[in-house]
Amino acid sequence: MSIKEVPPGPSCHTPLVAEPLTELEAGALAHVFKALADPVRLRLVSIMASYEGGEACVCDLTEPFDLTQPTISHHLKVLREAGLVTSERRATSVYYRVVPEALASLAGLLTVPAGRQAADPVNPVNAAMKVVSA
Amino acid sequence: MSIKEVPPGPSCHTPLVAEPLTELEAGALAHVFKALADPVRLRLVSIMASYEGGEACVCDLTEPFDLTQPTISHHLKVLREAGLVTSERRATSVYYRVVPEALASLAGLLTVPAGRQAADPVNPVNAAMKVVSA
DNA sequence: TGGAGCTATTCACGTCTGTCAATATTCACT
DNA sequence: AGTGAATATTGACAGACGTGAATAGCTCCA
Repeated sequence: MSIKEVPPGPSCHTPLVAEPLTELEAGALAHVFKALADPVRLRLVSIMASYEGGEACVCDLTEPFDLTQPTISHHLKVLREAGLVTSERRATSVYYRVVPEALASLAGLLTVPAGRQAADPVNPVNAAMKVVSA
Repeated sequence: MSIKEVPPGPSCHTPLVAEPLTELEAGALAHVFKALADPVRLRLVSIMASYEGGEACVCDLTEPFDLTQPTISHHLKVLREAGLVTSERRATSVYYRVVPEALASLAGLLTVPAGRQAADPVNPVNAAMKVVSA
């Protein structure tokens, strides 16, 4: 689903919590969040981001998992089509790296406007864990 | 899946892109992202957040959709169990509101450490749209 | 207590998704 | 050209997910 035909939209500078999303916007955003909504893909992103140089080849990304190479390749494709990572072929290997702008966009979207902002979101991972256990 | 038994973890102050996630952390985070990975639920969050007082009752949340009330109730349950929204019964109506800390946690998680940060993530929604169309 | 309005739960069903096995594709090196 | 290594694609299948119909639960009011 390429969303190229989506109009500019009335939501300029409008985070998720400030104005209702249109159906088109919601669909596009859901597509991106869906790419992150999988344990394997989340780990793939974190692994390639924490690799030296911020990139890792498919063999590096396959090794940490008890999954077949085609399965990892499938997950990488999902991340790539969501615009969250890019790939570059170098010799026989293909190297993947995250797209910081994509993550920053999502982060900005989730950021609550001043006044409703919560205090001290110091530890994102553990905070999210608490969220889950609530 | 209650993740109460998840240990503190080695990931203190560690955003997604700085250190590989453990399987447990990835599973917990995926659970939260999965709650956001649906157009209807994204719109529900944005609608209740943009309502006056930052809260909306189920009837307000059902009206904008061509979906049945049980379906909306199901989506609200998913958001609630993910810790993204809270509900409060007041008379016969139940009012939902977003949990800013939860969104802030996810935003912090997606924020790339200084140095890799992209410039000018000004328009989160449109930027995310571009991401999708890439 | 009974009824009406609002919300949640259960059950059933079609679709989507994650996974693997098998195979195809791309590239480097003889 | 041909071979081997690395990655991508295809096809198939079980399980998860979104949805609606029917029903249950809760709260107020008469």
